[in-house]
Amino acid sequence: MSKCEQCIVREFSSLKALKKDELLKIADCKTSYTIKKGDTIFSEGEQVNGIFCIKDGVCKLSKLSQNGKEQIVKLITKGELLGQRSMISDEAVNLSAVALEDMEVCFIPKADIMGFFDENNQFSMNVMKNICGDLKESEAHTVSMAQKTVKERLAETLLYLETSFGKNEDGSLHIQLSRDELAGMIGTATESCIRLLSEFKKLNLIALSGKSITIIDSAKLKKLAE
Amino acid sequence: MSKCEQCIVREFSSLKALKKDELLKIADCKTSYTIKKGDTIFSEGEQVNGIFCIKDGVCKLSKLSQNGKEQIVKLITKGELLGQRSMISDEAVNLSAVALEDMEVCFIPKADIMGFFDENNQFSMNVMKNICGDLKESEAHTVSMAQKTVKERLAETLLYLETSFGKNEDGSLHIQLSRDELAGMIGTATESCIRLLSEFKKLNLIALSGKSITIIDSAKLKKLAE
DNA sequence: TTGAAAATATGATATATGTCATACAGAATA
DNA sequence: TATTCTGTATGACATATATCATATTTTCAA
Repeated sequence: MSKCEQCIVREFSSLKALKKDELLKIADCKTSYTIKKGDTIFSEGEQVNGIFCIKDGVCKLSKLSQNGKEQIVKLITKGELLGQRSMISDEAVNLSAVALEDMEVCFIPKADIMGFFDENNQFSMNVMKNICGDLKESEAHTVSMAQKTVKERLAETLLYLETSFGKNEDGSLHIQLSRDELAGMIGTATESCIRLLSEFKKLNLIALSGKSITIIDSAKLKKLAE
Repeated sequence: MSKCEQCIVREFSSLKALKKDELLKIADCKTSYTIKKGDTIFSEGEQVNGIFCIKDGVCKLSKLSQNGKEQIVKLITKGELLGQRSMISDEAVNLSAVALEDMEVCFIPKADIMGFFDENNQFSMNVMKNICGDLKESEAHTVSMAQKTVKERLAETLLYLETSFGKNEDGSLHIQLSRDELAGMIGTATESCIRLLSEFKKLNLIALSGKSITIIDSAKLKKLAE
């Protein structure tokens, strides 16, 4: 079993507030998983009873809307924690998590982490700040959905994907989303998403080659996103 | 100065976890305000440095979108706390708060409440659960904005207003929003909002009389909201 | 390698929604 | 009371977006 003490990604999450003895305790009770691209980590409505610490890879958090379409609410990547909200609220998860790439995650049972909220105020505060950050982001997201056009949201999302998940050596977005998933992020029909991508391509804002997307003119794209 | 100990609304918020001595401490440093309908409590970008405890009345929390339209993110009413997120994140507020009715609020300075996070774990946990609830709600809201039509959102919002803020004796919605504000809640143009209200009226789902709206057929409205 | 299935792309069209213009009603003010 | 102003209402029209149909390309398993 690997040691949490030596795990680098820990430094990027609320867990960085944990002391040596607390980390040893977690290391003892955690379970490490390898998750294949496309695999489901958990589904909307499930009881999860713990949190996942993402060691590597990216997953999508999505919600099925009543009309049957999948809305991607956010993407989570290494160094982040998954399932904090439902653990704290003591509820079933409200989102589904599916791997977009092969992932390495550790699962820490609720029982073994809840105690830290009482014992370690810095940890508690970190988690709280984290969730506050999520809330702020989510509210901004709502406004964007309500007030921006699909075109603006697509431009915004492409830029977000580049800044948050980086580029490959050839300059293309590192993260690979299907057109369907991209449409699910911006909240539109797949065809509309594809059409706008083609339009962006014609305007020389992006280049398309198979699944991969390359941002060519981020300045203009930024202007388009307003 | 009124005593927090005897304040009923306290029971409905995270503050209910505070002990007698803690309440006395708060009562000492709080400031009570009367806020007139239409008055601004704080504006997006301001540093607030404390939280407001809503004793009476309702206010809207909104965000100005880049195209200059006001998006109402949520409504807050008596028994709720205002400004928790920015206090915890130690940031400027990301939303503006404006009274929709005359209000009674108490302001508790940050300095006087932050200590409780360390000393009173139940309080800390309450706040955390609260924010988690807000987050869940906000995520659902995002999905609704992204996937539902304006008509569905209007139906949904009218039902929400009725269940959350009640009716007058004549059956009309107790909360009074202008068409402009209602449009700002559902994220559409004012004219579209007005048009759909007229349509709902023709379908005998609601009755309109001046500003006041009465829900006649909530079952059909619910179906319309899907 | 081949064929089937899935993903991507594009056209045609319907529909929802935004925008602009204008009319009207009610509230506020002189 | 008259007058102005703001909010509400509605029509005409432009535009964005969804939907359905159909190619085309890519992926993947047989």
